[in-house]
Amino acid sequence: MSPFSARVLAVVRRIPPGRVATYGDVAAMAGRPGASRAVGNIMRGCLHADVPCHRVIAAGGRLGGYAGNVPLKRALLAAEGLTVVGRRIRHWERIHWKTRASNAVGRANNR
DNA sequence: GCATTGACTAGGG
DNA sequence: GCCCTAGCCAATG
Repeated sequence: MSPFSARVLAVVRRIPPGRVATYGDVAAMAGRPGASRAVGNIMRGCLHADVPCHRVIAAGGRLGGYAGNVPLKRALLAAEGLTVVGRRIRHWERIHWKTRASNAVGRANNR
């Protein structure tokens, strides 16, 4: 497990229920801005139960993918109280979990 | 170490 | 709105 991967997983784990973060954001929080692709790659093989990978979505509030089970991801998000319309999250700007990279790792900051 | 792949992103047609 | 292209990064062979 690379430091970056662990970092990403840690960040995703800090995403509070009912909130979502984009791959780019997670990458930035993990200390590697622009590594959105890498983040997705890591998620692909890390369907950990401890990590709410379903809260990680694509930019613009799009669902992105979920190991080929996008419907499942949609259901999980809906279960979190979010509303999904097509491939987009409703009130995306509201539930977008934003936090500082320095703050994200080492301190859970909910809103 | 190089080449390929992929849950990405932004821009253009 | 969708499809394609270029840039990006980490993991894998």
